[in-house]
Amino acid sequence: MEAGELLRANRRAKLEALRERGVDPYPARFVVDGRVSEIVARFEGADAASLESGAQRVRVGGRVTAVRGHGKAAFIDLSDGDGRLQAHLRRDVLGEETFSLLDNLDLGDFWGVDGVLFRTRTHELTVKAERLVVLAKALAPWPEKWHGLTDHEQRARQRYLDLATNPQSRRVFLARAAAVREIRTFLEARGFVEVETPMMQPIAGGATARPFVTHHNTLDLDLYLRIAPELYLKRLVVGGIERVFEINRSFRNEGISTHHNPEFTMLEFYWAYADYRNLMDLTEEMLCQVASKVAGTEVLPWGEEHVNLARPWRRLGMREAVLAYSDLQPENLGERAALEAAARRFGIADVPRLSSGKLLAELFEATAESRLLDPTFVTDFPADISPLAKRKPEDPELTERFELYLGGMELANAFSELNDPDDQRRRFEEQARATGGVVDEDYVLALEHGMPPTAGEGIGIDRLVMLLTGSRSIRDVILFPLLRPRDD
RNA sequence: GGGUCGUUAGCUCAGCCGGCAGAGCAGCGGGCUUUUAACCCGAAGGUCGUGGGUUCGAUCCCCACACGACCCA
Repeated sequence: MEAGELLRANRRAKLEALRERGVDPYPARFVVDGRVSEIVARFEGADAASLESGAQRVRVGGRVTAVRGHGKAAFIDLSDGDGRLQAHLRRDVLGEETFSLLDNLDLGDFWGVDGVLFRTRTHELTVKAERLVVLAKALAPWPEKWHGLTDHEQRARQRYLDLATNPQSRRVFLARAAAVREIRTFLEARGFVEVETPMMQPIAGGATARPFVTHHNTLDLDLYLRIAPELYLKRLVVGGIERVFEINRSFRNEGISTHHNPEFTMLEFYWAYADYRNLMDLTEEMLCQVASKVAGTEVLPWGEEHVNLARPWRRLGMREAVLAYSDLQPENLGERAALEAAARRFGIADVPRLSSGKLLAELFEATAESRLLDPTFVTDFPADISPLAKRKPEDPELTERFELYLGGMELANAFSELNDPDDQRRRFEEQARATGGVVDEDYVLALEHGMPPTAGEGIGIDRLVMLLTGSRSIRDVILFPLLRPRDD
């Protein structure tokens, strides 16, 4: 028998030993007086003398994370993930029979005790167990107690082990929950209504990305997992929900990297009677509030450096950003031929096929994106890569759009929404010619019924959580990131 | 897409110039009634990611593949 199997066999033998003694290793219930951390908090201030006189009884259960045997006595640590409480097991208190249950205890099991609280000579709050009960036997061996799991892959594949043994991982996912909660609080305080819109869509619109395809059998209909909720949320604005948001998953059938997971969580919100400038102000306010509440600071550690959210955030045209972060000159960004030459210099693929706006955007990504550490609103996006954004009145080749960059990554994308149905149809048609999509007539029809002037924004929640927790990979902030299946 | 690095016991990690595979934790046996990374004694535990190649001999060198981490575009 190999080592791993032997460890399992040992545990299974203990399980059988319990059953032979008439002990159910998976009892249906064990009523507790509270979670371990609640009990620890409740008696935090109680000193040894008051516990001595009070005879305070508690019933508590938890995962056994350490056992320290002393012959006719032992200490076991019970953990609830947030905290631990030790129990003192004494043979003379429990009796020979109950005390011998310890022989069948393994790290990772859930056990419960019932007893009286006291403080040891090192003043640690401890339960003197008068009952000892197995609550759930663990049959698989647990990782080592000092380091937990370190291998990134295994941490993601067996997230439960990561969460249970690495406090930092637990902090990341609790911070994630807190961030989402803060965003909801912030938006609801401003009258935004949370909705859910289709994840399966007959036309995958609202962004440019390859979609996942699925099929509805009864309707015999191909459907796409949404790449963005945008076009449905704007239909709701047409319907009179003038402040609306959704926090949920979108799906893009593209590469996986430290900044990309095929399914990811996005906040999208739409705000009638606002424009993209209002969105910049709101975004500053929202993200600063979330950072203060969740991370406790607006200066966030980011690798060797920091991302400083101090307001006001920089606002920079896309063109200006390229000029600022490369040796390119204004004339290199002018005529088509010059632009193509510049793009080739930076190793951009398929140069002749790309529109001039796309070339500029590619140059931006190649030169400036990774260097934008502190928050920067990049504005003045070309109209030909912004088919859903309103044109700038003073320059119809540009749009009222920005993307927010920080920590060298894109965090948000926002614009004054295009609400002219005729212009929208033309832009869809241009896009269809260029990239082979279809015109979403149903959406244009909605616009034909009239959408008020509206601003809308999408914020990548996973990347926001990366920033708030100092995580350099999106896989560290997604509980179960997509991984290649392992065949073993 | 290109490059660099990693994969050794259940877990965390060593392993020098190619010559019998090492430790801590966990597990197993024994001891110990206030310990807390408990401690003390003892005996175990390995397809060195997978497949090829070079060599008298490969965890180690070469090639390919798988999975992962990081960097670049």
